[in-house]
Amino acid sequence: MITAVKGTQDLVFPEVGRWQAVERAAHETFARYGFTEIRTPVLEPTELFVRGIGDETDIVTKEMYTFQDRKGRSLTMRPENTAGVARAVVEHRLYESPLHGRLYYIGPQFRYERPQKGRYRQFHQIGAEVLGDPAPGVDAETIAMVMEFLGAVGVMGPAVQVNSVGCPNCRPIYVSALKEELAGSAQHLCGDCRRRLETNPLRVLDCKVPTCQPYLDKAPSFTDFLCEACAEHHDALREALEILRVPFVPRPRLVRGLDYYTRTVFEVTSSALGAQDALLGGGRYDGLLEQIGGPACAGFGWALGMERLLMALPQPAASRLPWTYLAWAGGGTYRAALALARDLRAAGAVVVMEHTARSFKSGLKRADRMNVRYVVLLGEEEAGSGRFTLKDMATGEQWALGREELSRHLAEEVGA
RNA sequence: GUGAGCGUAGCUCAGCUGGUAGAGCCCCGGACUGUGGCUCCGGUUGUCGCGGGUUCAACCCCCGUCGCUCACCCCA
Repeated sequence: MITAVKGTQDLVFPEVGRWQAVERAAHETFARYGFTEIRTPVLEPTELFVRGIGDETDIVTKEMYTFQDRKGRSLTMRPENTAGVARAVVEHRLYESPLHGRLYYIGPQFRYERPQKGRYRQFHQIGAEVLGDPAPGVDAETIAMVMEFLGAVGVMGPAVQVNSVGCPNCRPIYVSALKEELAGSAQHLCGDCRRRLETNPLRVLDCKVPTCQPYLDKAPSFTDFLCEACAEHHDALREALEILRVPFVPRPRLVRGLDYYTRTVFEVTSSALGAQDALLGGGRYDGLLEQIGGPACAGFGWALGMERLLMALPQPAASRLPWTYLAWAGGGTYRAALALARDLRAAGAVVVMEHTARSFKSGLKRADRMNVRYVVLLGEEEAGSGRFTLKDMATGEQWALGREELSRHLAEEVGA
């Protein structure tokens, strides 16, 4: 048997309906903030991610789906969407257009990792990017937007954590102070931390090993090392978040795995998730466009994991679909059924019917299994009288209704 | 890439210290010739993940392999 590729999955109804509802909420919420959708290719030149995300990051060194096309060009299936958006913005000079400064995307992303709960090789992200404005109010407003979205879809227990990772001016000063402080207690740290101390000192702060915590608590706080401009930015962000009524907690230890972040970084976790509890993450990336060959251009964005978002949503109550199953049986009733289905759909009802003869008993059984709320029976009696039998599968009640009443009733149910 | 757990009917699983497979659900039909669910009756479904080894005999023990799941790393 041919099966889906490891870490990928098929989505069918009714699960796919939950995805559609979340996507609808995204389109509606972001539109109210003046964001427009952008759709970029899944396939990008490998170079884009190497230069954008950073050639030493885990994503680039071991998690990319990279291959050569028939002409020998190295292509990569996007592991995230910010670099692709940045590429499109540079390529089409969108940074010159006030209309295209606020973009959002919805789509699949690919990372070659061992799948586990909340992590897949093909996963889906919803993300937003603001280009061309370095002001801290942008950070706050964009965070507020995504929190509004999370509220609209009903995420359980979201918590915003913010931090600043400084800029190319002040970060090196902090990093050396951090290394100096931790060097003394290196022998007490876990193996991973000792390794990270050399390769990526900031990530030591993110260690979850309990025995490391006392030493990490003694580490200096980045907030104390920010340069004047970065400190001002951070203060202004916090003030704006308060005005926008976005609850947040400062988390001086918060760092992120991509190289392009400057100043603001933030994460939203949900208590409803498992070990992979980061629901969304993002931050400011004022140097990214230049990194990939564009002009100096400020940027801020976030991305959220669709699969994780859905796990953090309450399970919908099981209820019957507001659909109608049209059952027909008896001489000449098929033609009448075709015409009735046409009229009911024209009125707005959702109607399914069989095109092969089937007894009422069998039809009712299928309607029940299909989980529809209503069944319309069209037998020889109904064909003669013009009054159709409507049955409510939830209660078992039945009525004899004319075409008009039937249409009105069933169409109303669809919206209800 | 590393570690652990699990692979038996379409699904969820049972199967004792080895003696060549079972339940529930689902599906189909009937009781109920124009009415689903509830009840009762009858029926269909398996290379026990795959390959090898031990044994008179392997779903069970051993080795390998593939797959799934969870966790680590890291991240959405």
